[in-house]
Amino acid sequence: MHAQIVDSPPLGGLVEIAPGLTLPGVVMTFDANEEIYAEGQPADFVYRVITGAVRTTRLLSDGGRQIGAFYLPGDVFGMQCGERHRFSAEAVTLSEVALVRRSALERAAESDSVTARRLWSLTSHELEDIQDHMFLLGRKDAAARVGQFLLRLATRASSPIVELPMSRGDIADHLGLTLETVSRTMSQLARDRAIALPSARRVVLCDPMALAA
Amino acid sequence: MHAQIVDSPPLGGLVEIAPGLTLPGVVMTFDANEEIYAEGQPADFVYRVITGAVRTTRLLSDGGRQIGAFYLPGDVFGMQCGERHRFSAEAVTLSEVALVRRSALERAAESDSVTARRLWSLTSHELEDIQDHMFLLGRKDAAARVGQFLLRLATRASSPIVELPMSRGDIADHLGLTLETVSRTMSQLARDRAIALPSARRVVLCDPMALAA
DNA sequence: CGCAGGTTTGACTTCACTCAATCGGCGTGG
DNA sequence: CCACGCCGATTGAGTGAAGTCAAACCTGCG
Repeated sequence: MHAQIVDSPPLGGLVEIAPGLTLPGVVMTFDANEEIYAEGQPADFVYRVITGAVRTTRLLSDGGRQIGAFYLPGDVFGMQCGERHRFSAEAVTLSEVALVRRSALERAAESDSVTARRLWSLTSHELEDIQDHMFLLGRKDAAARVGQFLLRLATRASSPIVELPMSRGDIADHLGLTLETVSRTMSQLARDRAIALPSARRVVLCDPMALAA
Repeated sequence: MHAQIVDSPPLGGLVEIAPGLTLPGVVMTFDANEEIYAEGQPADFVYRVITGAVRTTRLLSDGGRQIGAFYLPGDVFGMQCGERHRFSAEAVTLSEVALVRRSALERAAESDSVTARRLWSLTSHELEDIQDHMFLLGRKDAAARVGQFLLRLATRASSPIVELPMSRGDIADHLGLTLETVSRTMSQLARDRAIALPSARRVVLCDPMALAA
């Protein structure tokens, strides 16, 4: 267990847990692949990525793994409605994460309808993201899935050059493919000049239109 | 356009739009396959199924169709966060649907934190349902998808005998399969004695364990 | 220098898709 | 009452995209 509280001892600091919402909390760092919380654990905290990247995962009956989402700096995660986490969360790379107590958040929402609205909106946007992702999984072929994934990252970074924090296996488990298929598809996209691959973890989007499919 | 307002003229009645939340609204009936609202339209109302069944759909670039979810009596749908609907909604069978104005709902939420919490909870549960569905689409094979779908319907009906309101094509567009594959898979499950098919639209779950996969 | 990790590529298999024919229930009309 | 037609469902044959198994390849690091 290498997680470190870097901000201040026990629970003395203030963190901006959502845009415009600052509450008492703490910042911790997690090593790559370190668990932040486990599926089934009580959901006592809500989290926000400061630096690095986080994935939420669920293990499948057949031994496989599904990655629900990747969270990048600024993203909020772990805000379940129920009492317990429905996924595990792990740091993809060395990451700083802000935590605030769920109870503090709920108290803030009860006393202020604007805050309540903002929290609802966070959940609602996450719902929309997942709906989009669902379509990807339901209907598209490997090239379209990988293409859309890269486009989304580039949009997020506001740059056609994307540094991938996650492995091929992570991408595969997110897109419902195998790591070999992800690798093959990216090689093919590079051959088609839709992207360039200066290195395995660095992607340049040359022809974004070709990726939209 | 065959939609009928059955409850009372323009907007004079009261409907229970969510468990324990009654607001001014109206009940309408829709014929099978009739559109309730279209993707892109302003989301001025929130809906609740009284009788029948509703599907939310989105058309894909390649001409295909994805069904986001089916809604059964008691379910709330159309509660987007944004100003516009992100899906179309259609009646699967002849259905009665209650409507209330979004603005009325939002006013209720602003003035009462318990109501706000309840609405957030609705969105949050829909998120959880979709997350489960995402896993299905991401990893499982045809038998597991169809099996889980039938299990969910049976759980919902609290009965091992399920009357399917939707066609094989609808199921296929929901599970990310083709209608032929859905049909073949159900035939195979029947051959394996996991289910019985007294008729195409009626399914009896003989061995629920075998469906869990 | 060699090892370890992730990545790429190759050969083969398999599952689901496509195209196409047939079946079956149900309502309509003779 | 039966024949017909329609629409959804089923079944079959052949194809193709992605999965599986396995080997080779970087690249950073001890």
